[in-house]
This record gives sequence, structure tokens and C-alpha cells, in this order.
Amino acid sequence: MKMQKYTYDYPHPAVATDCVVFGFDGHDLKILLIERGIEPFKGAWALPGGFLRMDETAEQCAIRELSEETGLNLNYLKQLGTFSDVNRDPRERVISIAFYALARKTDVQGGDDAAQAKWFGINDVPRLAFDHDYILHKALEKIREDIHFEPVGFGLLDKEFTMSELQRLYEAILGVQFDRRNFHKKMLQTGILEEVEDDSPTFFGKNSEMRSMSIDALFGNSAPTSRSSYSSSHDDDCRSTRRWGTKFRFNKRRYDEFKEGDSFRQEF
Amino acid sequence: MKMQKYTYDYPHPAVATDCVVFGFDGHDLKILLIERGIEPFKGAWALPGGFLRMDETAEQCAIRELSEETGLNLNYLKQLGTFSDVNRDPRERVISIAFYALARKTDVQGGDDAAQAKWFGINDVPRLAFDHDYILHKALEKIREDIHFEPVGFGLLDKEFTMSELQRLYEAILGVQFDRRNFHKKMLQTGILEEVEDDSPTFFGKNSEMRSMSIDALFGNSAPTSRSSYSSSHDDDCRSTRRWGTKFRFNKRRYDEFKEGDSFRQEF
DNA sequence: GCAAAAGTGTTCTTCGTACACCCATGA
DNA sequence: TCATGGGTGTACGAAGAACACTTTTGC
Repeated sequence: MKMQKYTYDYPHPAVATDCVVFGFDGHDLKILLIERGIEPFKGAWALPGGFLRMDETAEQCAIRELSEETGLNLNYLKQLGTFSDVNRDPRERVISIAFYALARKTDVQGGDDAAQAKWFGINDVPRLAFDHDYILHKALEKIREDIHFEPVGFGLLDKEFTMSELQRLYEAILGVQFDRRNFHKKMLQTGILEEVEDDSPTFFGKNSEMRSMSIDALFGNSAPTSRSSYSSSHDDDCRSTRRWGTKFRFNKRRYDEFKEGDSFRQEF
Repeated sequence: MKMQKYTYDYPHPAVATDCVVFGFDGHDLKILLIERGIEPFKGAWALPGGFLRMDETAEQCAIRELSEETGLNLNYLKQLGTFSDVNRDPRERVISIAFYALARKTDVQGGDDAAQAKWFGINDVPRLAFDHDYILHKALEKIREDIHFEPVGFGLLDKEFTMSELQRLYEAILGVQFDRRNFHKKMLQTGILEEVEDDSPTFFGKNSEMRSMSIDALFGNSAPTSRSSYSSSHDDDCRSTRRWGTKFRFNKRRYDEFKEGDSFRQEF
């Protein structure tokens, strides 16, 4: 079967996809890399990706390769650009359609069994194979732009999250610090967040399955950060009376209203 | 030579580029289309574009095809996305890397000799071949976003332009109306415009070669607009004493300072 | 002279930003 | 009890939006 050849009247480049998978461990923005097992760049780290099949779109290809190489099943992919330098692959002419994707901790939990896949803090990324350094650079640029106008952040957090988690995420992505009160105010007045009412004592287990699991240590290779003492408390204590740790969730309906509405460019 | 064949172990899709060329006639946003001379979609209008050669990047390919098919030599191209639906081309699997480009009237003047190339008002675009309707739709979406943060508009006007021309361009692209005074003020306070001093009587011909040529009728197929009585005065009158029709130009240095500066997302 | 476009400033409102205190929790 | 993080409101300044009249030109 492998002996079959494919012949064309004109030369065709090979077409591949690559995917920059972002994650967030509560402190740092992470990306997922795989270690190459074959030449070229054997042993080097690279973005997950692979060659396009004839019966799938680029996005389907990226999703499939991601699943095969890292065990991650994601569906929020965003195209980021196509890279077509003539010599970007030493084997043959390969153009690569690049995406970025957002992984929740719960996604990671599901299938981080790919032995050669590893999370790296965004500041601890090694030299990558091919032009993947450049692709990563572009992905960072793009997510930093997108986050102002699209609900990028919510793809990286659990369905319910605290305002502080959201703020830390924004700070990690943008590399800046925000004033807590102003951040809180601005996020609320966009209207795309809704508060999760936690004080309703109706059913004892109402929101229990939605409560975020402990924040740290789900990303296996969390780079040593300055503050490693972040709350590793179990969640099964003190549920009923606290209005501490208010949780929010993304209100997709409201967001869609914004997007369709007159106000093009609603900013987050 | 044509008999030579190219053979691969795995199937390769064909790779093409397509280009959405925007123009502006003073009233309406235009795009440049070509009439297909061969099947498939023979006789239909389509975006200029063609197949990628093995020794050129996607951008180089788009520039080359544009020149070959329309006579236009442009260099501001912006990648807009790659379209990879499995059946987007009935001949074989073709993925297309799409760009948009900005044409000045002076660019058009240079080489609009391609018989089958024609400008269409953005509201008078016919049904296009392949998935080019969709690509055009995406290009419009993108330029409408980009114009707020990048000097898109200045690629569509002559080097020197009046504030009203700039405003009409923004209104044509965004499909909204602005208050003249607020638009003027906002544009100036971004700092990316510099006023062209027209009142200096030092050299009689100082700016004469830079004066924009008459505004209308350079785009051959200007759709009939509501107000067809737009100033078609020749420019060679009343030069010396008027402070009417103040011209501005884009200040690239200032713009670059913005981009590098702290203020990510400077808005226009 | 009349219609249409260009030029210009002020007011009000909205949004962004800077800033300080109290409470709850866990060590 | 102490250190840390979470929650909240106000005051000032900048930017955006609304708004009218005068001058010039072409007809």
C-alpha cells in the first residue's frame, strides 16, 4: 500500500498543519510541545502537527494530529496564518497552516498520556524545530490581540472561575499588571460575565460537579514559579455560607448579542 | 517539458493563492475581479490568483499572479487566511492562501491593461467562482477590523489627501457615517497624520507633482452613485492663495513609534 | 444667489485610571 | 495573630459624542 505513488503534472508542495496549544495553570501561560522522534530535528521540541490528508480540512487535520500526538481533544481552533518559506522544511517543500488552540485544565486531565508531549511555561520554551519559534511568536502576538475582542480567556479557564483567576490569566497573556478593582469593574460592565449564585442552598450538590478542581499541578510540568504556595486547599470544605471566592461564568448569549450588535469591536 | 510528471509517496493537494484587491474611487470601495477564460467556472468572475510555484513564497506568488493577471504591481499584501474545504475546487484538491491588497489610483493608472480585469463596487459584486464569495466576505471582515489599528486607509489614497477623502474612505469601508469635526479631531490627535504645507510660496512648483490627479474616473467602472456631481474640477486652477482643501499625508515615522511603544492597540 | 462641501470649538457624558480600607482564610 | 488574598467605591482626567455657523466654490 505504501508503494503507491501519486503523480501530478505540476509540482505540488506538501501541506501540513501545526498547532500552538495554550494552557494556563493559574499562574503562567503554557504551551504544549512534542519531542520529535525522527529526523529532521530528531530530539528537538516542536509544535504538534502533521500532514494534511486529502479528505479533511486544515482544521480537521490540526484537530486530528493534536489528538494523535498529545491525546488532547480540542475544538476551539483559530487559524493564525500559513507559513510558506521555501526552505522551512529540509525534506521537501512544505507549507504549514498554523492554528492556535485553548486547553482547559479539564481537557488536559482527560488525555495527557502522550509520553512525548510536555507543557512549557511561555518563558521557558526551548529552541524549536523548523520555523516553529517564529510560528509561536506569531501565535503569541495574535492571542494578545484577540483577547481584547474575543472570549479567548474563557477557553483557558474552567467553566466557572473567580475574577482573580481571570485577571491572572489576562496578566499572564499580556504580560502586564492590572489594578484589581478596575479589572473587576471593566469585566463586569462588558456584560459577558454572569455571576454564579453560590448561596442557593436548594440542592446540596447543585454546583458541586462544576466547582473547579484544585488549581495547581494539573499541568504536569509547571515551571517553578516564584510563588509556589498557591492555595492547594481541597474544595470540599466550607461550602455553604461563604460569599468569598465568587465564581463567574462566560455568558455566551450576551457575547453573541455584542458581536451581532452595532458595536463592532467590543473590547474585553 | 509539459510532459514531465511529479511523483510523491503521499498525495499532495495543489496550493494556490487568491487576492482581494481593494480600491477607492473617492466614493465607493471597489474590488478587482477577473473573468475566467477557462473551465471550471468559465465566464464567471473570480479573484485574481493562481498556483504556487516551488521557488516562491505564498506572498510572492500572490504578487506575481496579480501582476500577470491584472497588470497591477502592489506590495502591500496581507494574509487573510487559508481556505481548505475539500471540494472547493472541482478539478482536484486545492487549498488557497488568500491575501488582501490595497491599490492606489496611481497604481491602477500604471497598468490596468489586463483586458479581463474589472473593478466592481463592493455592493455590485456578482456571484463569484469557487468559494471566492466567502473569501471576499472574510476579506471585508478583516479590513474592517484592521483599519482601526493599522494604516490600511493610507494605502488606498494618494500620498496626499484631504481629510474629507480620508473620511469618505473610512465611511465606505465601515459602512457608517462619522461626524466631520470629530473625525478630523480624532485623526489629528492620533498623530499619524502630518499636514502638507501648501501655503509656502517658495518654489512655484514645490508640491505640484504630488498633487493628486482628478479624483474620479480613474477606476474605469465606477458604479453609478447617488451623487455623481463630485468635483471633477481640474487641479491646475487656483493654487496660490487658498487654504481650502488642506492636504495631509501619512507620517510613517510617527506610526512606527506608536507600534513599538507601550500602547499596544493604538486605534485609528 | 443658491446649493453643497470644507473648515473650526465647546459642552456633556463616558470611560479609564489611580488609589485605601475592611474582611476572611490559613498558617 | 499575622500575612495573604478577596472584595468594594470614589474622584479626577482623558477621550468620545453631540452639536451650528461661516466661508468657498460651482452652478
